Amino acid sequence: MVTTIKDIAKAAGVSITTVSRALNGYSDVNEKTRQKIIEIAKQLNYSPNTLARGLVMNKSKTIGLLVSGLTRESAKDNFTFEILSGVNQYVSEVDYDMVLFSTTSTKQREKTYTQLCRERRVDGAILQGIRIDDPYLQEVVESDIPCVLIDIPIESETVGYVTTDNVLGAKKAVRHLLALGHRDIAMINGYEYAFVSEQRLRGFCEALLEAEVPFREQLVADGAFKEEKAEQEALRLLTGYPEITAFFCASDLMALGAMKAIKKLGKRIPEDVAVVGYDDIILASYTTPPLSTVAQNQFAMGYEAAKLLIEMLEGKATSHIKVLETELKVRESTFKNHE
Amino acid sequence: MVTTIKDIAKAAGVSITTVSRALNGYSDVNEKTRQKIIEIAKQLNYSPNTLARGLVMNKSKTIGLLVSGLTRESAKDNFTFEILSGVNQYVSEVDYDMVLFSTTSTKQREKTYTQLCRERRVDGAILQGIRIDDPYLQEVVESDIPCVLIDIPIESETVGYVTTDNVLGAKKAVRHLLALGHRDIAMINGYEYAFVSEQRLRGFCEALLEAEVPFREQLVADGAFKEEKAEQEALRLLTGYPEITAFFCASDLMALGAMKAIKKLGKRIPEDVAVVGYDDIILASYTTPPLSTVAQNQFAMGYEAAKLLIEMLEGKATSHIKVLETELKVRESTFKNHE
DNA sequence: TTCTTCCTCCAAAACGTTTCGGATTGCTTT
DNA sequence: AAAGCAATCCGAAACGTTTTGGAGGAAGAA
Repeated sequence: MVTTIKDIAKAAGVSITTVSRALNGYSDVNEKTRQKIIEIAKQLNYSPNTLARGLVMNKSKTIGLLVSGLTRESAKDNFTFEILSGVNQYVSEVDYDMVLFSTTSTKQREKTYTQLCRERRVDGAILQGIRIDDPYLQEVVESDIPCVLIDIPIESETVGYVTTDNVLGAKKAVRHLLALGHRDIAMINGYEYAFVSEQRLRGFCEALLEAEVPFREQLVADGAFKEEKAEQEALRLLTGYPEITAFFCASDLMALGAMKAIKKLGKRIPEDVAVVGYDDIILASYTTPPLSTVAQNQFAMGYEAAKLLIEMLEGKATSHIKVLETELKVRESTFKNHE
Repeated sequence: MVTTIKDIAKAAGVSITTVSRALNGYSDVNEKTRQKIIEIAKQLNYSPNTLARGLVMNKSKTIGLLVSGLTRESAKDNFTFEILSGVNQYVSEVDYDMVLFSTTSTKQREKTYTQLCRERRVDGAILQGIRIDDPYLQEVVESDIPCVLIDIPIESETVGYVTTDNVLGAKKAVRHLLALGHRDIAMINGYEYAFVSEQRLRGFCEALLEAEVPFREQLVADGAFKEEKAEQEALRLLTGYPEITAFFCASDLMALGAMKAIKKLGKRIPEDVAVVGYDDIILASYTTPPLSTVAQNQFAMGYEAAKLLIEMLEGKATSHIKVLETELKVRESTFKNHE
């Protein structure tokens, strides 16, 4: 039915050893025999059985992409999808495979990440969207499964990470607002269980410090990375502190919420209140007005994560850390160009 | 290092056969021995080697998701992502795995789908986004690899498909426009290599026929499922046929293009020209004005596709065809509610 | 001639499972 | 006492590869 190496051996009149070595490019097989074997393999429409190969070599040339909460709703921000595309891109360039593990909270109780990885024999894993207080994060990091984390700065023998410079990214955004003359700037941050939240807050503070604008803690709200929550918080801030003329939001989704709140209060964007977000999701350029934001190239993050992981697997990684650039995209939510 | 069934056997003082059968719930092992074995397995932190299992059982409990052209740009419409999420959802419910194959045109030349599938030992595949003139579609369908197609109506012993009723979907959209009094309705269709294009065009015609509005072929343009192309075509149509008061677009992305064109000509939506799209992508509810569209539940399509495939694999599929519902979502691009 | 060396090739073990075809024991029937 | 049966267990083969440690010759060196 399905051709194996054995069939080729029989047809070519050689041993299976020779077939294996011929097909894998070893030098101890005569070039003429090799050609014959390759020819026969092609004729018989042979494709190697990766299961068998993986079994004996003890590696599968497969990496796992572990994302958390891949539900119907999460499709809204395509962060995960872009990461995935990037991972997929590199992985297919180097002839690896990617299998997707999505862990819902119920699922986690049954099987731990490490179990998942070991069972499916992935050589390594990329983790995305895991909260820093996730008990399983600890587990993976402590296991000996090579992995790279996205936006979580943990490093060890087997663990690396890729991230962007979130402090600088936030700084760029806030400097932009300051340059436009804003002094009363509020921030809607994500929940504290994300590394990026902490970093972006720091960037926010540092930028204010640079400009010698006092930092007021009461102008920082927790929007939990949710559109609705951010809207509520923005509403609260705007009514409580009417002097606010600008919002820096730690995600575009939250910026959308803030914009809704601003509009609800009958204020104009950006004339009365300016808004800048973070992520540059697709929606950002389609809102009215289009949203200024700090763009991070998530596709590249996925690509680099996969690259780093596979380099680690093959022992040629020089560093376990990769930090990517961000770019401030100025649109009309902060600055109206009349021309 | 890593525990195998053999270690358990040694620790429990039984044969590996017994361990295997105990762990797999066979009845010919004493309940006390089984408990002991399970206990030991847990203690030793055992997880079965799916490679070895797959090798001997000749199936991997893995399905492949074949998408075409998963590039950085395609992340814009999250169709693929939603399908993927749906597939992933079902697959993890029944303890299968999903591996993603994204085929770019260059990649296809090296390895055919069947080779990919056979090599990676997937039990079956789901194909999404493949054009009907793709030579490899033929190949997969003719191979004996079980697969289900998304939006391509081919059926055989090993092939099934899931789709929505695109004729009806289009009809709903056009009937809506007709009910609003529109008579000069243009259509921007996708390229002809998609099954859905043909279907949606038919729905368009049938709806007109019902209302006894003559069908004018020159009002149908090819937008190639691209935003820019659709914009150009809309521009051309609007200037050439100023009597047009409504557009039916075969995708939301193209509807976005049409809306741009309409705005460029200084016309208002929906007062001067109404627009209805297809897909209900996330952007649709965020445009100004929000876009009326025919929603198809892509998550459900993915979910059902995976379900169908796995039922086929396990021999319990009664039908190879699944047709899902669509829903017309009326928003302000067709009808402004003044209240 | 005898010893090396190089080039080709191969038999067999190993990877971790599942499964087939018994084997053993103790009990019940005849 | 012999035979039959149910319950419980196990040895060994099989799945399709890779790899180890050589074997067999031919050619060159001493």
